[in-house]
Amino acid sequence: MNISNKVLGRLTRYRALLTEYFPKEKTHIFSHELAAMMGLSASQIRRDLMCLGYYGVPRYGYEISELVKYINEILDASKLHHVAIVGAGNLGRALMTFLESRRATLKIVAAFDEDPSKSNRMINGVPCHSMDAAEEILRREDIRIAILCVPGSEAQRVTDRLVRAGVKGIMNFAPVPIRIPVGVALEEIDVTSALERVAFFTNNRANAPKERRHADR
Amino acid sequence: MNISNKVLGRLTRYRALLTEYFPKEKTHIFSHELAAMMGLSASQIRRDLMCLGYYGVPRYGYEISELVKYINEILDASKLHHVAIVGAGNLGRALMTFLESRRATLKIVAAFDEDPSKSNRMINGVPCHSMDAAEEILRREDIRIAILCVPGSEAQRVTDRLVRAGVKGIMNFAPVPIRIPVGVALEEIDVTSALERVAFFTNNRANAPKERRHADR
DNA sequence: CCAATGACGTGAACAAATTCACAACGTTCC
DNA sequence: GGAACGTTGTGAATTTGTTCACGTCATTGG
Repeated sequence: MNISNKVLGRLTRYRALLTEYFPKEKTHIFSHELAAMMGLSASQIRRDLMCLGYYGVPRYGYEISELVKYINEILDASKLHHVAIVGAGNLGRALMTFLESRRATLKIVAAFDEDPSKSNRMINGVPCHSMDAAEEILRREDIRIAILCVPGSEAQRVTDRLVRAGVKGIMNFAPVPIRIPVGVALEEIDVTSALERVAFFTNNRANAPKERRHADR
Repeated sequence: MNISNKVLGRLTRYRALLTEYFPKEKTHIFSHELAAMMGLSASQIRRDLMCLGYYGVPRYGYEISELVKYINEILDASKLHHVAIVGAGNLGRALMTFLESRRATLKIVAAFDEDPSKSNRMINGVPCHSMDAAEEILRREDIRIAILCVPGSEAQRVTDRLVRAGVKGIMNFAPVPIRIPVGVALEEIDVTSALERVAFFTNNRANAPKERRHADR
């Protein structure tokens, strides 16, 4: 079966919840319990888990350690990915520490910035280089994933450089959409847009929808 | 017509693109031009714009200033929203400057943190208070929107406090889902999950989909 | 003035995502 | 051992989102 982006996103969150924020003594979980924690419907949980090839048992639920194992397998969590942060402004630097040791398989190994005062030194434990060195270091360190935290006006230009240097996945925090060739994965995180959506539903006129939760029956 | 979240998100991005990253001398734009910039199909752009009640003219396209005016109207951009950042760690502090003056109608007026060394002083131009003062200040400053940047273990507890204090919209950066009562808007931004999705498609096995682009015919 | 153009608006088709509803089946209890 | 229970897995229905395809219309050029 083909796993959609949306399912993928939820699977990663199930895993995070189960491995990091779930009482260690519990060994099993029901779809409706996970649903309650995630704010989703139980049937959606079950649908998502169907993709894994792991099956729960009625009246017992899903064995947590097995579940995590199967999710890891789908996500191919054995591979270590080298990640670069491009743009060491406030946001870039914050992400260095935020992402530090969050996932063992995602390791931030370099940062780049055009500002000379930021390059050629460690920042938050990450070696920061000049943009000029980007191509060489991306290849040398085998970096395939980049987190883009440059100003909107630079975003497309920098993206093109990264792609030429062999980057295969980009998470874009710049407030403009970027274009990428097919074969490169893209995740756009537009914080301003998200905040505006929240503000919209906060207006009296609109009665906020969002993340419904449902009992199974 | 009811505007869906997805459409809403795209509208905010159209506006950002048109007002901030588009040559000032151009007064009109075609659906296919906007589509190319956004990485979407032209027909989707036209569908989205249908919601606005503003109509372009064939062969001329859409008048940019009008378009922006109508989007503003839908988003009710006249209202000023006070926003609080909860959790003044690296990420919270970065968002203070990142969101500074990005949208005139979204103003960060306060921050809160449990760490006493961070409270009762200005950080990045934002007055930062102790969490104990949250309820009082949220009401006094009429803050209805909060950006949650606390550790996952604190997220739900802090959320409950915010909601009790009258917050109507939350943008959650904590790496766990939070539950909110109906009537409160929620936007979850899970950076780790997004990065994992990118990593997934960067693996050789999967051939990355994402943001297709299409000509109209 | 009229035909050709090329973009718009939109009904209809299509696709994706979610929910419903229920059969199947371990488990528990009597 | 057998009936009752409660949860799973999944086909079908529904809802939501996207694309197609074409009629319409303002403009341009002959």
